Amino acid sequence: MKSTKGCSYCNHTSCVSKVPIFSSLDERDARDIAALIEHKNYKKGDILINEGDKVNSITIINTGSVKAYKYTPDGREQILYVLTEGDFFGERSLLSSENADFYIEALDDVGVCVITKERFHSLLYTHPDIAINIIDELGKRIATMENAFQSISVRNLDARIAALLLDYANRYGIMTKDGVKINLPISREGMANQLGIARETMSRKLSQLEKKGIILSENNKTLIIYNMDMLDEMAGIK
Amino acid sequence: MKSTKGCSYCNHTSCVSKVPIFSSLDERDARDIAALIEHKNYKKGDILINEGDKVNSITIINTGSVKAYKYTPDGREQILYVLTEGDFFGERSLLSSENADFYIEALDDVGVCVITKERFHSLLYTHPDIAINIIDELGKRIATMENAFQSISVRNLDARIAALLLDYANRYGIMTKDGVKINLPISREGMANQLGIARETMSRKLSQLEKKGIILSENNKTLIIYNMDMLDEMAGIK
DNA sequence: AAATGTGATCTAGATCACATTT
DNA sequence: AAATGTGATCTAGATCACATTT
Repeated sequence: MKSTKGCSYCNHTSCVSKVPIFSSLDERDARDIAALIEHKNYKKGDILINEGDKVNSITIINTGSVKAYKYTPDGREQILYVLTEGDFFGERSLLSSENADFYIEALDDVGVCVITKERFHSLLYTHPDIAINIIDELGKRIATMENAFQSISVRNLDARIAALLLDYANRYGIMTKDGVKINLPISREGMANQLGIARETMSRKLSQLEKKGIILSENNKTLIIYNMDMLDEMAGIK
Repeated sequence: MKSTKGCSYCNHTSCVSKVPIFSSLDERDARDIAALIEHKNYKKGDILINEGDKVNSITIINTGSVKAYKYTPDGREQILYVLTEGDFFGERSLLSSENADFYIEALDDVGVCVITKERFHSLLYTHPDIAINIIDELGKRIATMENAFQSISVRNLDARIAALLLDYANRYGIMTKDGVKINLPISREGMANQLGIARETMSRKLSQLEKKGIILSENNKTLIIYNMDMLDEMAGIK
Protein backbone atom coordinates (compact mmCIF):
# COMPACT_ATOMS: atom_id res chain seq x y z
CA MET A 1 0.00 0.00 0.00
CA LYS A 2 1.34 3.38 -0.87
CA SER A 3 0.07 6.80 -0.04
CA THR A 4 0.30 9.72 -2.43
CA LYS A 5 -0.20 13.27 -1.44
CA GLY A 6 0.23 16.14 -3.78
CA CYS A 7 1.60 13.96 -6.57
CA SER A 8 1.69 15.49 -9.98
CA TYR A 9 0.75 12.48 -12.06
CA CYS A 10 -2.57 11.58 -10.46
CA ASN A 11 -5.74 13.50 -10.98
CA HIS A 12 -6.63 14.96 -7.65
CA THR A 13 -10.08 16.04 -8.50
CA SER A 14 -10.99 12.49 -9.58
CA CYS A 15 -12.71 11.49 -6.34
CA VAL A 16 -14.46 14.77 -6.04
CA SER A 17 -15.95 14.61 -9.48
CA LYS A 18 -16.93 10.96 -9.15
CA VAL A 19 -18.65 11.05 -5.84
CA PRO A 20 -22.37 11.78 -5.63
CA ILE A 21 -22.03 13.55 -2.29
CA PHE A 22 -19.92 16.23 -3.95
CA SER A 23 -22.18 16.54 -6.97
CA SER A 24 -23.58 19.93 -6.03
CA LEU A 25 -20.19 21.64 -5.91
CA ASP A 26 -18.96 24.04 -8.53
CA GLU A 27 -15.48 23.63 -9.99
CA ARG A 28 -13.78 26.02 -7.65
CA ASP A 29 -15.17 24.34 -4.54
CA ALA A 30 -14.23 20.98 -6.02
CA ARG A 31 -10.63 22.13 -6.27
CA ASP A 32 -10.67 23.39 -2.70
CA ILE A 33 -11.89 20.03 -1.49
CA ALA A 34 -9.45 18.10 -3.65
CA ALA A 35 -6.70 19.83 -1.71
CA LEU A 36 -7.98 18.26 1.51
CA ILE A 37 -7.91 14.78 0.08
CA GLU A 38 -5.21 12.19 0.43
CA HIS A 39 -4.93 9.34 -2.06
CA LYS A 40 -4.12 5.76 -1.15
CA ASN A 41 -3.74 2.55 -3.08
CA TYR A 42 -4.29 -1.01 -1.93
CA LYS A 43 -3.72 -4.41 -3.47
CA LYS A 44 -6.32 -7.12 -3.79
CA GLY A 45 -6.77 -8.82 -0.45
CA ASP A 46 -5.41 -5.88 1.58
CA ILE A 47 -7.39 -5.07 4.70
CA LEU A 48 -8.34 -1.38 4.72
CA ILE A 49 -10.05 -1.54 8.10
CA ASN A 50 -9.80 -4.16 10.80
CA GLU A 51 -12.42 -4.75 13.45
CA GLY A 52 -11.48 -2.58 16.41
CA ASP A 53 -9.60 0.01 14.36
CA LYS A 54 -10.18 3.61 15.24
CA VAL A 55 -11.74 5.20 12.17
CA ASN A 56 -10.73 8.85 11.83
CA SER A 57 -11.58 9.54 8.25
CA ILE A 58 -14.08 9.14 5.49
CA THR A 59 -12.87 7.00 2.61
CA ILE A 60 -14.26 7.21 -0.88
CA ILE A 61 -13.64 4.46 -3.42
CA ASN A 62 -12.04 5.85 -6.56
CA THR A 63 -11.25 2.67 -8.47
CA GLY A 64 -11.86 -1.01 -7.73
CA SER A 65 -14.16 -2.49 -5.12
CA VAL A 66 -14.10 -3.53 -1.49
CA LYS A 67 -16.28 -5.66 0.73
CA ALA A 68 -17.49 -4.67 4.18
CA TYR A 69 -18.11 -7.66 6.39
CA LYS A 70 -18.42 -9.03 9.90
CA TYR A 71 -18.31 -12.47 11.37
CA THR A 72 -21.44 -14.15 12.66
CA PRO A 73 -21.26 -15.67 16.15
CA ASP A 74 -20.85 -19.09 14.56
CA GLY A 75 -17.85 -17.85 12.60
CA ARG A 76 -19.23 -17.42 9.11
CA GLU A 77 -18.33 -14.30 7.15
CA GLN A 78 -21.34 -12.08 6.61
CA ILE A 79 -20.86 -9.54 3.84
CA LEU A 80 -22.71 -6.31 4.53
CA TYR A 81 -21.85 -4.38 1.39
CA VAL A 82 -19.79 -4.54 -1.70
CA LEU A 83 -18.69 -0.94 -2.33
CA THR A 84 -17.44 0.34 -5.66
CA GLU A 85 -16.49 3.56 -7.40
CA GLY A 86 -18.12 6.57 -5.77
CA ASP A 87 -19.26 4.71 -2.64
CA PHE A 88 -17.87 5.75 0.71
CA PHE A 89 -17.42 4.36 4.20
CA GLY A 90 -16.41 5.72 7.58
CA GLU A 91 -19.20 8.30 7.73
CA ARG A 92 -20.05 6.93 11.15
CA SER A 93 -16.77 8.33 12.42
CA LEU A 94 -18.01 11.86 11.77
CA LEU A 95 -19.53 12.40 15.17
CA SER A 96 -18.92 9.37 17.29
CA SER A 97 -15.44 8.01 17.59
CA GLU A 98 -16.39 4.41 18.09
CA ASN A 99 -14.10 1.72 16.83
CA ALA A 100 -14.99 -0.20 13.71
CA ASP A 101 -17.14 -3.28 14.23
CA PHE A 102 -16.52 -4.48 10.69
CA TYR A 103 -13.76 -5.30 8.24
CA ILE A 104 -13.09 -3.67 4.90
CA GLU A 105 -11.11 -5.76 2.41
CA ALA A 106 -10.02 -4.93 -1.16
CA LEU A 107 -11.61 -7.22 -3.75
CA ASP A 108 -9.28 -5.93 -6.47
CA ASP A 109 -6.55 -3.35 -6.60
CA VAL A 110 -8.19 -0.32 -5.13
CA GLY A 111 -7.60 3.42 -5.19
CA VAL A 112 -9.27 5.54 -2.56
CA CYS A 113 -9.57 9.15 -1.47
CA VAL A 114 -9.37 9.85 2.23
CA ILE A 115 -10.51 12.93 4.13
CA THR A 116 -9.87 13.16 7.81
CA LYS A 117 -12.81 13.52 10.12
CA GLU A 118 -11.73 17.02 11.18
CA ARG A 119 -11.36 18.31 7.66
CA PHE A 120 -14.62 16.79 6.61
CA HIS A 121 -16.36 18.22 9.61
CA SER A 122 -15.34 21.76 8.84
CA LEU A 123 -16.22 21.17 5.22
CA LEU A 124 -19.81 20.48 6.23
CA TYR A 125 -20.02 23.83 7.96
CA THR A 126 -18.84 25.74 4.92
CA HIS A 127 -20.83 23.62 2.45
CA PRO A 128 -24.20 22.57 3.95
CA ASP A 129 -25.06 21.15 0.52
CA ILE A 130 -22.63 18.35 1.11
CA ALA A 131 -24.33 17.43 4.37
CA ILE A 132 -27.66 17.24 2.61
CA ASN A 133 -26.14 15.09 -0.09
CA ILE A 134 -24.77 12.77 2.55
CA ILE A 135 -28.16 12.57 4.23
CA ASP A 136 -29.59 11.65 0.87
CA GLU A 137 -26.93 9.02 0.25
CA LEU A 138 -27.41 7.52 3.68
CA GLY A 139 -31.15 7.55 3.10
CA LYS A 140 -30.59 5.59 -0.10
CA ARG A 141 -28.33 3.18 1.68
CA ILE A 142 -31.00 2.65 4.31
CA ALA A 143 -33.57 2.08 1.59
CA THR A 144 -31.29 -0.51 0.00
CA MET A 145 -30.80 -2.21 3.33
CA GLU A 146 -34.51 -2.18 4.02
CA ASN A 147 -35.08 -3.94 0.75
CA ALA A 148 -32.31 -6.43 1.36
CA PHE A 149 -33.62 -6.88 4.85
CA GLN A 150 -37.09 -7.52 3.62
CA SER A 151 -35.79 -9.81 0.94
CA ILE A 152 -33.59 -11.78 3.31
CA SER A 153 -36.57 -12.47 5.51
CA VAL A 154 -38.55 -13.62 2.55
CA ARG A 155 -38.62 -17.31 3.07
CA ASN A 156 -38.42 -17.91 -0.63
CA LEU A 157 -34.73 -18.21 -1.40
CA ASP A 158 -35.28 -18.03 -5.16
CA ALA A 159 -36.63 -14.51 -4.72
CA ARG A 160 -33.61 -13.48 -2.69
CA ILE A 161 -31.19 -14.84 -5.25
CA ALA A 162 -33.04 -13.11 -8.06
CA ALA A 163 -32.86 -9.86 -6.08
CA LEU A 164 -29.12 -10.30 -5.54
CA LEU A 165 -28.49 -10.88 -9.24
CA LEU A 166 -30.60 -7.84 -10.13
CA ASP A 167 -28.57 -5.76 -7.70
CA TYR A 168 -25.35 -6.99 -9.32
CA ALA A 169 -26.77 -6.25 -12.77
CA ASN A 170 -27.57 -2.71 -11.66
CA ARG A 171 -24.17 -2.09 -10.23
CA TYR A 172 -21.75 -4.01 -12.38
CA GLY A 173 -23.83 -4.92 -15.41
CA ILE A 174 -22.94 -4.01 -18.99
CA MET A 175 -25.52 -4.23 -21.74
CA THR A 176 -24.45 -6.55 -24.56
CA LYS A 177 -26.31 -8.03 -27.48
CA ASP A 178 -26.79 -11.29 -25.55
CA GLY A 179 -28.06 -9.71 -22.35
CA VAL A 180 -26.65 -8.02 -19.29
CA LYS A 181 -23.08 -9.08 -18.66
CA ILE A 182 -21.84 -8.97 -15.08
CA ASN A 183 -18.21 -9.16 -14.06
CA LEU A 184 -18.64 -10.68 -10.64
CA PRO A 185 -16.59 -8.93 -7.98
CA ILE A 186 -16.87 -11.91 -5.65
CA SER A 187 -16.80 -15.69 -5.64
CA ARG A 188 -19.71 -18.08 -5.29
CA GLU A 189 -18.80 -18.42 -1.66
CA GLY A 190 -18.88 -14.63 -1.31
CA MET A 191 -22.31 -14.49 -2.91
CA ALA A 192 -23.53 -17.17 -0.52
CA ASN A 193 -22.09 -15.16 2.36
CA GLN A 194 -24.02 -12.12 1.25
CA LEU A 195 -27.27 -14.04 1.52
CA GLY A 196 -26.21 -16.01 4.58
CA ILE A 197 -26.73 -19.35 2.85
CA ALA A 198 -24.51 -22.36 2.19
CA ARG A 199 -22.08 -22.26 -0.70
CA GLU A 200 -23.54 -25.51 -2.01
CA THR A 201 -27.03 -24.04 -2.08
CA MET A 202 -25.77 -21.07 -4.08
CA SER A 203 -24.19 -23.38 -6.65
CA ARG A 204 -27.33 -25.44 -6.95
CA LYS A 205 -29.59 -22.41 -7.35
CA LEU A 206 -27.37 -20.87 -10.01
CA SER A 207 -27.25 -24.09 -12.03
CA GLN A 208 -31.04 -24.25 -11.83
CA LEU A 209 -31.24 -20.73 -13.26
CA GLU A 210 -28.81 -21.72 -15.96
CA LYS A 211 -30.81 -24.84 -16.79
CA LYS A 212 -33.90 -22.67 -17.12
CA GLY A 213 -32.06 -20.48 -19.63
CA ILE A 214 -32.31 -17.36 -17.49
CA ILE A 215 -28.58 -16.89 -16.97
CA LEU A 216 -25.27 -18.13 -18.33
CA SER A 217 -22.25 -18.53 -16.13
CA GLU A 218 -18.85 -18.19 -17.80
CA ASN A 219 -15.83 -19.27 -15.92
CA ASN A 220 -17.46 -18.41 -12.58
CA LYS A 221 -16.15 -14.89 -13.11
CA THR A 222 -18.78 -13.60 -15.49
CA LEU A 223 -22.52 -13.96 -15.51
CA ILE A 224 -24.80 -13.12 -18.40
CA ILE A 225 -28.44 -12.51 -17.65
CA TYR A 226 -30.52 -13.42 -20.65
CA ASN A 227 -33.82 -12.63 -19.10
CA MET A 228 -34.05 -9.72 -16.70
CA ASP A 229 -37.85 -9.81 -16.71
CA MET A 230 -37.84 -13.36 -15.44
CA LEU A 231 -35.58 -12.32 -12.55
CA ASP A 232 -37.83 -9.35 -11.80
CA GLU A 233 -40.74 -11.73 -11.61
CA MET A 234 -38.85 -14.17 -9.39
CA ALA A 235 -37.83 -11.33 -7.09
CA GLY A 236 -41.47 -10.41 -6.69
CA ILE A 237 -41.19 -7.14 -8.59
CA LYS A 238 -44.27 -7.10 -10.73
CA MET B 1 -56.90 12.38 14.06
CA LYS B 2 -56.73 16.02 14.85
CA SER B 3 -54.16 18.61 14.01
CA THR B 4 -53.17 21.37 16.41
CA LYS B 5 -51.23 24.41 15.42
CA GLY B 6 -50.43 27.19 17.77
CA CYS B 7 -52.55 25.71 20.55
CA SER B 8 -51.96 27.07 24.01
CA TYR B 9 -52.34 23.92 26.05
CA CYS B 10 -49.69 21.77 24.41
CA ASN B 11 -46.02 22.20 24.91
CA HIS B 12 -44.62 23.21 21.57
CA THR B 13 -41.04 22.76 22.40
CA SER B 14 -41.67 19.16 23.48
CA CYS B 15 -40.53 17.53 20.26
CA VAL B 16 -37.57 19.79 19.95
CA SER B 17 -36.28 18.99 23.40
CA LYS B 18 -36.92 15.27 23.05
CA VAL B 19 -35.33 14.67 19.73
CA PRO B 20 -31.67 13.77 19.51
CA ILE B 21 -31.23 15.52 16.18
CA PHE B 22 -32.03 18.85 17.84
CA SER B 23 -29.84 18.18 20.85
CA SER B 24 -27.15 20.65 19.91
CA LEU B 25 -29.49 23.63 19.78
CA ASP B 26 -29.59 26.34 22.41
CA GLU B 27 -32.92 27.42 23.87
CA ARG B 28 -33.46 30.30 21.54
CA ASP B 29 -32.93 28.18 18.43
CA ALA B 30 -35.18 25.54 19.91
CA ARG B 31 -37.99 28.06 20.17
CA ASP B 32 -37.44 29.19 16.59
CA ILE B 33 -37.71 25.64 15.40
CA ALA B 34 -40.72 24.89 17.56
CA ALA B 35 -42.52 27.62 15.63
CA LEU B 36 -42.01 25.64 12.41
CA ILE B 37 -43.53 22.50 13.86
CA GLU B 38 -47.06 21.26 13.51
CA HIS B 39 -48.51 18.80 16.02
CA LYS B 40 -50.75 15.91 15.10
CA ASN B 41 -52.44 13.15 17.04
CA TYR B 42 -53.44 9.69 15.89
CA LYS B 43 -55.40 6.85 17.44
CA LYS B 44 -54.18 3.29 17.75
CA GLY B 45 -54.50 1.56 14.40
CA ASP B 46 -54.48 4.80 12.37
CA ILE B 47 -52.36 4.73 9.26
CA LEU B 48 -49.94 7.68 9.24
CA ILE B 49 -48.47 6.83 5.86
CA ASN B 50 -49.80 4.57 3.16
CA GLU B 51 -47.68 2.94 0.51
CA GLY B 52 -47.61 5.30 -2.45
CA ASP B 53 -48.25 8.45 -0.41
CA LYS B 54 -46.20 11.47 -1.30
CA VAL B 55 -44.12 12.26 1.76
CA ASN B 56 -43.49 15.99 2.09
CA SER B 57 -42.41 16.24 5.69
CA ILE B 58 -40.31 14.83 8.44
CA THR B 59 -42.30 13.38 11.31
CA ILE B 60 -40.95 12.97 14.81
CA ILE B 61 -42.66 10.73 17.36
CA ASN B 62 -43.52 12.67 20.49
CA THR B 63 -45.57 10.09 22.42
CA GLY B 64 -46.58 6.50 21.68
CA SER B 65 -45.12 4.19 19.08
CA VAL B 66 -45.62 3.29 15.44
CA LYS B 67 -44.54 0.45 13.20
CA ALA B 68 -43.03 0.88 9.74
CA TYR B 69 -43.74 -2.09 7.52
CA LYS B 70 -44.02 -3.43 4.02
CA TYR B 71 -45.59 -6.50 2.53
CA THR B 72 -43.46 -9.33 1.20
CA PRO B 73 -44.27 -10.58 -2.29
CA ASP B 74 -46.07 -13.53 -0.72
CA GLY B 75 -48.29 -11.19 1.26
CA ARG B 76 -46.83 -11.39 4.76
CA GLU B 77 -46.33 -8.20 6.73
CA GLN B 78 -42.65 -7.44 7.27
CA ILE B 79 -42.02 -4.96 10.06
CA LEU B 80 -38.97 -2.80 9.38
CA TYR B 81 -38.94 -0.70 12.53
CA VAL B 82 -40.90 -0.01 15.63
CA LEU B 83 -40.36 3.71 16.26
CA THR B 84 -40.94 5.40 19.61
CA GLU B 85 -40.44 8.73 21.33
CA GLY B 86 -37.70 10.77 19.68
CA ASP B 87 -37.47 8.60 16.57
CA PHE B 88 -38.28 10.15 13.22
CA PHE B 89 -39.29 9.09 9.73
CA GLY B 90 -39.65 10.75 6.35
CA GLU B 91 -36.04 11.91 6.19
CA ARG B 92 -35.85 10.34 2.77
CA SER B 93 -38.23 12.99 1.49
CA LEU B 94 -35.60 15.67 2.14
CA LEU B 95 -34.01 15.52 -1.26
CA SER B 96 -35.85 13.03 -3.37
CA SER B 97 -39.57 13.27 -3.65
CA GLU B 98 -40.24 9.60 -4.16
CA ASN B 99 -43.46 8.13 -2.90
CA ALA B 100 -43.46 6.00 0.23
CA ASP B 101 -42.76 2.32 -0.30
CA PHE B 102 -43.83 1.45 3.24
CA TYR B 103 -46.69 1.88 5.69
CA ILE B 104 -46.61 3.62 9.05
CA GLU B 105 -49.27 2.54 11.53
CA ALA B 106 -49.91 3.73 15.10
CA LEU B 107 -49.43 0.98 17.69
CA ASP B 108 -51.00 3.11 20.43
CA ASP B 109 -52.39 6.61 20.57
CA VAL B 110 -49.61 8.67 19.09
CA GLY B 111 -48.58 12.33 19.15
CA VAL B 112 -46.16 13.55 16.51
CA CYS B 113 -44.39 16.71 15.41
CA VAL B 114 -44.28 17.44 11.72
CA ILE B 115 -41.96 19.75 9.81
CA THR B 116 -42.44 20.23 6.11
CA LYS B 117 -39.63 19.34 3.80
CA GLU B 118 -39.16 22.96 2.73
CA ARG B 119 -38.94 24.31 6.25
CA PHE B 120 -36.60 21.57 7.29
CA HIS B 121 -34.43 22.14 4.29
CA SER B 122 -33.89 25.80 5.06
CA LEU B 123 -33.32 24.89 8.68
CA LEU B 124 -30.36 22.76 7.65
CA TYR B 125 -28.77 25.73 5.92
CA THR B 126 -29.04 27.96 8.95
CA HIS B 127 -28.10 25.19 11.42
CA PRO B 128 -25.48 22.86 9.93
CA ASP B 129 -25.29 21.19 13.36
CA ILE B 130 -28.66 19.64 12.78
CA ALA B 131 -27.51 18.12 9.51
CA ILE B 132 -24.56 16.56 11.25
CA ASN B 133 -26.85 15.22 13.96
CA ILE B 134 -29.05 13.69 11.31
CA ILE B 135 -26.07 12.11 9.65
CA ASP B 136 -25.16 10.67 13.01
CA GLU B 137 -28.68 9.37 13.64
CA LEU B 138 -28.87 7.82 10.20
CA GLY B 139 -25.48 6.28 10.80
CA LYS B 140 -26.81 4.74 13.99
CA ARG B 141 -29.87 3.49 12.23
CA ILE B 142 -27.68 1.91 9.59
CA ALA B 143 -25.60 0.31 12.31
CA THR B 144 -28.75 -1.09 13.90
CA MET B 145 -29.92 -2.42 10.58
CA GLU B 146 -26.55 -3.95 9.88
CA ASN B 147 -26.79 -5.80 13.14
CA ALA B 148 -30.34 -6.89 12.53
CA PHE B 149 -29.33 -7.83 9.04
CA GLN B 150 -26.46 -9.86 10.27
CA SER B 151 -28.63 -11.44 12.91
CA ILE B 152 -31.43 -12.28 10.50
CA SER B 153 -28.99 -14.14 8.32
CA VAL B 154 -27.69 -16.03 11.29
CA ARG B 155 -29.15 -19.42 10.75
CA ASN B 156 -29.57 -19.94 14.43
CA LEU B 157 -33.05 -18.71 15.20
CA ASP B 158 -32.52 -18.80 18.97
CA ALA B 159 -29.81 -16.16 18.58
CA ARG B 160 -32.13 -13.94 16.56
CA ILE B 161 -34.91 -14.21 19.11
CA ALA B 162 -32.52 -13.44 21.94
CA ALA B 163 -31.31 -10.38 20.01
CA LEU B 164 -34.90 -9.23 19.46
CA LEU B 165 -35.73 -9.54 23.15
CA LEU B 166 -32.56 -7.66 24.08
CA ASP B 167 -33.52 -4.90 21.68
CA TYR B 168 -36.97 -4.69 23.30
CA ALA B 169 -35.38 -4.66 26.75
CA ASN B 170 -33.18 -1.76 25.68
CA ARG B 171 -35.99 0.25 24.25
CA TYR B 172 -39.02 -0.51 26.39
CA GLY B 173 -37.53 -2.26 29.41
CA ILE B 174 -37.98 -1.11 32.98
CA MET B 175 -35.72 -2.41 35.72
CA THR B 176 -37.68 -4.13 38.52
CA LYS B 177 -36.61 -6.29 41.43
CA ASP B 178 -37.54 -9.43 39.47
CA GLY B 179 -35.73 -8.47 36.29
CA VAL B 180 -36.26 -6.32 33.24
CA LYS B 181 -39.96 -5.78 32.60
CA ILE B 182 -41.01 -5.12 29.02
CA ASN B 183 -44.38 -3.78 27.99
CA LEU B 184 -44.61 -5.29 24.56
CA PRO B 185 -45.71 -2.80 21.93
CA ILE B 186 -46.70 -5.59 19.55
CA SER B 187 -48.33 -9.00 19.51
CA ARG B 188 -46.69 -12.40 19.12
CA GLU B 189 -47.65 -12.28 15.50
CA GLY B 190 -46.00 -8.86 15.19
CA MET B 191 -42.83 -10.16 16.78
CA ALA B 192 -42.82 -13.08 14.36
CA ASN B 193 -43.27 -10.62 11.51
CA GLN B 194 -40.26 -8.67 12.65
CA LEU B 195 -38.11 -11.77 12.34
CA GLY B 196 -39.89 -13.07 9.28
CA ILE B 197 -40.81 -16.35 10.97
CA ALA B 198 -44.07 -18.18 11.57
CA ARG B 199 -46.26 -17.13 14.48
CA GLU B 200 -46.27 -20.71 15.75
CA THR B 201 -42.50 -20.82 15.82
CA MET B 202 -42.42 -17.61 17.85
CA SER B 203 -44.82 -19.10 20.40
CA ARG B 204 -42.81 -22.27 20.67
CA LYS B 205 -39.51 -20.46 21.10
CA LEU B 206 -40.90 -18.17 23.78
CA SER B 207 -42.35 -21.09 25.75
CA GLN B 208 -38.98 -22.79 25.56
CA LEU B 209 -37.34 -19.70 27.02
CA GLU B 210 -39.99 -19.63 29.71
CA LYS B 211 -39.45 -23.32 30.51
CA LYS B 212 -35.74 -22.61 30.86
CA GLY B 213 -36.54 -19.88 33.39
CA ILE B 214 -34.99 -17.13 31.31
CA ILE B 215 -38.18 -15.15 30.77
CA LEU B 216 -41.71 -14.93 32.13
CA SER B 217 -44.62 -14.00 29.94
CA GLU B 218 -47.56 -12.32 31.63
CA ASN B 219 -50.74 -12.04 29.72
CA ASN B 220 -48.90 -11.87 26.41
CA LYS B 221 -48.63 -8.14 26.97
CA THR B 222 -45.72 -8.08 29.37
CA LEU B 223 -42.47 -9.94 29.38
CA ILE B 224 -40.06 -10.18 32.28
CA ILE B 225 -36.49 -11.11 31.53
CA TYR B 226 -35.00 -12.87 34.53
CA ASN B 227 -31.64 -13.50 32.99
CA MET B 228 -30.21 -10.91 30.62
CA ASP B 229 -26.80 -12.56 30.61
CA MET B 230 -28.29 -15.78 29.30
CA LEU B 231 -29.91 -13.85 26.44
CA ASP B 232 -26.62 -12.08 25.72
CA GLU B 233 -24.97 -15.44 25.48
CA MET B 234 -27.70 -16.84 23.25
CA ALA B 235 -27.45 -13.82 20.98
CA GLY B 236 -23.74 -14.49 20.60
CA ILE B 237 -22.64 -11.40 22.53
CA LYS B 238 -19.82 -12.69 24.67
C1' DA C 1 -4.47 -26.24 -4.55
C1' DA C 2 -8.38 -23.76 -4.22
C1' DA C 3 -12.95 -23.04 -5.87
C1' DT C 4 -16.95 -25.21 -7.36
C1' DG C 5 -20.45 -28.88 -8.25
C1' DT C 6 -23.36 -32.72 -6.82
C1' DG C 7 -25.51 -36.74 -4.59
C1' DA C 8 -27.25 -38.53 -0.06
C1' DT C 9 -28.86 -37.53 4.22
C1' DC C 10 -30.48 -34.71 8.15
C1' DT C 11 -32.99 -31.16 10.61
C1' DA C 12 -34.99 -26.72 11.80
C1' DG C 13 -38.73 -24.36 11.07
C1' DA C 14 -43.09 -24.02 7.98
C1' DT C 15 -47.58 -25.55 7.46
C1' DC C 16 -51.85 -27.66 8.74
C1' DA C 17 -55.32 -28.59 11.96
C1' DC C 18 -57.14 -27.97 15.86
C1' DA C 19 -57.30 -26.82 21.23
C1' DT C 20 -56.89 -23.26 24.54
C1' DT C 21 -56.59 -18.45 26.37
C1' DT C 22 -57.69 -13.74 26.70
C1' DA D 1 -63.93 -13.55 18.36
C1' DA D 2 -59.33 -12.88 18.03
C1' DA D 3 -54.89 -14.13 19.67
C1' DT D 4 -52.16 -17.78 21.09
C1' DG D 5 -50.51 -22.60 21.94
C1' DT D 6 -49.42 -27.26 20.44
C1' DG D 7 -49.12 -31.79 18.15
C1' DA D 8 -48.28 -34.06 13.58
C1' DT D 9 -46.35 -33.77 9.31
C1' DC D 10 -43.74 -31.81 5.41
C1' DT D 11 -39.99 -29.57 3.03
C1' DA D 12 -36.33 -26.36 1.89
C1' DG D 13 -31.94 -25.77 2.65
C1' DA D 14 -27.83 -27.31 5.72
C1' DT D 15 -24.37 -30.57 6.19
C1' DC D 16 -21.35 -34.24 4.87
C1' DA D 17 -18.58 -36.48 1.65
C1' DC D 18 -16.66 -36.61 -2.23
C1' DA D 19 -16.00 -35.57 -7.59
C1' DT D 20 -14.88 -32.13 -10.89
C1' DT D 21 -13.17 -27.60 -12.62
C1' DT D 22 -10.23 -23.77 -12.87
